[in-house]
Amino acid sequence: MEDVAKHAGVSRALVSLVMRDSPRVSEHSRAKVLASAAELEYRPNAWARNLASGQTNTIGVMLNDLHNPYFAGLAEGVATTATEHGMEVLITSGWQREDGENAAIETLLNLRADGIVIGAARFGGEVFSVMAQQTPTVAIAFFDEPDAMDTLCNDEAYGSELVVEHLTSLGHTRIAHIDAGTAPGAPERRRGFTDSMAKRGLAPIVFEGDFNEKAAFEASIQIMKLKEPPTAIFAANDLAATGVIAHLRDIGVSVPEDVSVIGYDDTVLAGIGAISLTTVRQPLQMYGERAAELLIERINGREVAKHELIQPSLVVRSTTGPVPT
Amino acid sequence: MEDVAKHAGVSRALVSLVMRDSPRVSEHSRAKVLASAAELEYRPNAWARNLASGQTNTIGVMLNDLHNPYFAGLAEGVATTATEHGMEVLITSGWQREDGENAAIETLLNLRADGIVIGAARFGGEVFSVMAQQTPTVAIAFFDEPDAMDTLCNDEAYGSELVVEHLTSLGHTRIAHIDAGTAPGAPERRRGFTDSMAKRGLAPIVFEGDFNEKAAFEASIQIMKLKEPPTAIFAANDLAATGVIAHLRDIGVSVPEDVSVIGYDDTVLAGIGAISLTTVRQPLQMYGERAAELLIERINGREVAKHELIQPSLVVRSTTGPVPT
DNA sequence: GAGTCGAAGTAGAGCGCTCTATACATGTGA
DNA sequence: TCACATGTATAGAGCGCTCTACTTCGACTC
Repeated sequence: MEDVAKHAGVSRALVSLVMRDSPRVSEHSRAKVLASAAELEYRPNAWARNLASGQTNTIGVMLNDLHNPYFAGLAEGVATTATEHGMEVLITSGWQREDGENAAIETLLNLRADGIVIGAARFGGEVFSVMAQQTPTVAIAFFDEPDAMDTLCNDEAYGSELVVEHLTSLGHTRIAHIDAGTAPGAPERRRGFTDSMAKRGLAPIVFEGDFNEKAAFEASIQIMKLKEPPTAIFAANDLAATGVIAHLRDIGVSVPEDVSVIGYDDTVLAGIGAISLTTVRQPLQMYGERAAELLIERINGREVAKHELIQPSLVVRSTTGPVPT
Repeated sequence: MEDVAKHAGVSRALVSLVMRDSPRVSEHSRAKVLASAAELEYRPNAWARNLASGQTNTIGVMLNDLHNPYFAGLAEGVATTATEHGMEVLITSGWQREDGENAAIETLLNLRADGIVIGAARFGGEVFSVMAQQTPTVAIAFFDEPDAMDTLCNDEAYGSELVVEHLTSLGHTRIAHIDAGTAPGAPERRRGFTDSMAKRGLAPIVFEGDFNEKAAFEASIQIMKLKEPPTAIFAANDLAATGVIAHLRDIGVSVPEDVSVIGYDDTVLAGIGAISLTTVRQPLQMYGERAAELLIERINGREVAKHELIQPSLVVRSTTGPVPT
């Protein structure tokens, strides 16, 4: 910076102002400084800048697992809004391990990011409360409602209602749900399902599974062994739905002629022509955008935590159809 | 830090040493300092630390598109090796847009990351050379061999050979390849295919496509309209393969009984039971690990660029079978 | 012509650390 | 007993910026 200042024949302070796009600089000096900076290949040092200014202009995003396409949309949403507000986004991942998740948060905390978005953390724990105290934080798909941080959740009751509504309108009455135990969102999704069924006087069938293919495959085996197997299966998520489909194909049951299958999340997977899964769409991008907005509100001084529910929508593709006669 | 020092009754310098795990501290003082730090919830400020030390202990990873599962393994590999060496990993994404990619690199550069990994950048351009001059850089799937940076590429010739070898051993002779134009790696993959075919005295059939479902679907339409359609289709990647499968299903051609289909990359997609795609596996995790190693070599002073080829392997699943009689 | 004002630029302290040089015990061998 | 290691701890100068307070100067008012 010193060099640029000398080269342009001005003070360091002026260079600083130019680099920050301050309006308090004459066009003439601005041009001079910019030219010198370009010539010397000067690039402001983010560390020094943040240290001096006490803020980092950065939103940290901690994703539990980069492999899960669920998270990509989320991060992209954060990036969109952050960019609009002139902030940068830095991503870390927990790689599905607890120590990884802690380390990732630790990194973000040491970085003194202005705000942190936590994408569906699997582990939570102590670090969380520490974090939220030190830095504005919004957690996604975190169904507790801690005072310390904002949360953004899928409206599971509504999502399940959409599923049941769709299936019953097709004439289905025997509907099974493969859940995901205690994974984030799963209990709420299950409750939504049983409630929606009960509301219509139908008996909910629930089997235990997980947010993956294998568990759903196993559950599907159990389900199809029932004396009166259901005519529709509502899987925990899209990946689980593919497990169900794989099993049904193996035993020669056709989808959707014999059994309808429905997923959740509308990940890339569901959209693939070779699968073409009916599913419930979570507007992930919007999650990310909203998370960034909440964060910015917080950075600007909001004190009290907000907890918002986001409404999913149904995407009908080719794995659901009318109940067989 | 000042506070911790006072609280523990030592100097700031000693606190600094303790926080950096220096061996030059007595057990007694270490314990005292650590206790004070914990009590005051002290957490070293990464910005100040990096500014003062002139290094960041951070590897930056720029991924062109977080949505592509291809990249997740890559980042994970980098993270694994980085962690072993006590370094942190920060990820940015270009979101498939050129300005996004530039901004992401800019961020990493301003951050003064000790090294940068570029995952299959779509755009390249000037920023690249600037970057490699300022910071150790390794580019993945970047088939130019610039002096300034290390590169790590898939051995496309070998991968294509694996495909042709597998298909011909099943008796196929009419094999079509749907390529991905000039996208990174695509020209090499295409050349590998035509070479391997030519070596066996077979005529390569090549149709233009892209690394996505839609383009492959279209190409598949053209291919199946041929007077003598091929008995096997080698798609540009897994996603493209699903496009082909979707089309074949639409026109009532069964896979692999009538036509064999083979993908590339072995992404999650390929492994899904409902698809179960034969494909060529790129050891993405290993790519990431190797990239981090190269970077660390560079950080430790290696001057001359290395360009390495990594060998893929064949994963046989259920979309390839013997040629129909 | 004195006073005021705003725009443009500058000086210099300070952000929270690290790192070099140095101080100070204590132990060791001649 | 002294010189010299050895192991610990400290002082204080930066690292490359930002930010507050201040200066300068020309334009404008009355």
